[in-house]
Amino acid sequence: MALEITIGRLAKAAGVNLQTIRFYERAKLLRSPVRSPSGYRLYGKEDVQRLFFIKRAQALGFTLKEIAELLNLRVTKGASCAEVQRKTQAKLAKVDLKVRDLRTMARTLRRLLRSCETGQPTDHCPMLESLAGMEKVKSENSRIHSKPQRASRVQPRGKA
Amino acid sequence: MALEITIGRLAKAAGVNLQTIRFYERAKLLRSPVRSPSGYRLYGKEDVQRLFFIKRAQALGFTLKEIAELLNLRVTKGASCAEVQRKTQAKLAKVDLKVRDLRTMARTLRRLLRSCETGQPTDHCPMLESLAGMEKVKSENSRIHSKPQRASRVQPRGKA
DNA sequence: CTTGACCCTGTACTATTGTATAGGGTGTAA
DNA sequence: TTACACCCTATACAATAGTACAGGGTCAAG
Repeated sequence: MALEITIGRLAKAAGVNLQTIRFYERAKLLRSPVRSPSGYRLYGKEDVQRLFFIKRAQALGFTLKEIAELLNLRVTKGASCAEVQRKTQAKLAKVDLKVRDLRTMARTLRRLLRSCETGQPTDHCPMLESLAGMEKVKSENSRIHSKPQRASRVQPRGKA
Repeated sequence: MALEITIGRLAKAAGVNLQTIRFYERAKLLRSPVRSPSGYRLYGKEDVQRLFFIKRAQALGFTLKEIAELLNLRVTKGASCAEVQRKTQAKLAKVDLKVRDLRTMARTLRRLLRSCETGQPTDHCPMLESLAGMEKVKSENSRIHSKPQRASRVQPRGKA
């Protein structure tokens, strides 16, 4: 029932390097698979799924460590439920933030496409406004604005 | 009008290491800033925006190279418009894909939260189904299913 | 005119995430 | 039984993305 494919097949199926699979095993991202009598690793289809998940999660900006955390989220009957809930909520918050940022980015790209069609030259960099102008940024900006003397004073001295 | 802050201030404003800024300059992610008479780098607020953009884009899984491409997307009156359009569309497709994947992930996390509330133990790993079960995966999976003989043959031999 | 906070260049070190290679065993088919 | 594709471990190498450190200037304050 386990379907039992060897490492080479798994690598090909998931489109990753064979060494990468062994690397993930050492990194605890993949479980240590059962072995054939001669010591060959034997994988099931859950391992294929895991590999695909890892690849896509990486493309979404998660580190291997975060991915391991995601994969370990589960309710093990009773006990740690509150803990799992807390972790899950934290992950969800990050995911939602990423979605918001990406949607902002997508909007900017679509606007750029339109200004391309209408032939309007974009003098400034379109992406800059995209993710840069948020509360956090603004507050930092105003902090800079508040004491520019330090920087300005650099010039008046005139040595060159 | 350029606001002119020094590298230390920029680093603090954007929450990055000072060395990172010089690294980004070498990597062409930040322009070479104007210099004070004594050779100090002087930045404007666009640089703060750029740094913020870089940080967020990184969190979304873009490499520095991709981020440079994103930042260079713009319509320079006339000429390369078709080129820009093509690149922009390609980026947009990637962004949209990421959004879809993240939404799937979010849905899975919310389902996990619910099963946490109802106290239903999740025996299997919930995230696995999340991004793993897509067309691409399915086709790969069926390819594995189609010739399992090779893998099965490993066992019958029985040496141990 | 010295002190302390800041800046410069250049080079070296680090962490993360893989890849490659050496040296050797396994398994089936000609 | 030899060839060939595949597997094993261990170790070394590499790319990306920083970080740190050495050795030395700049500048406002005391």
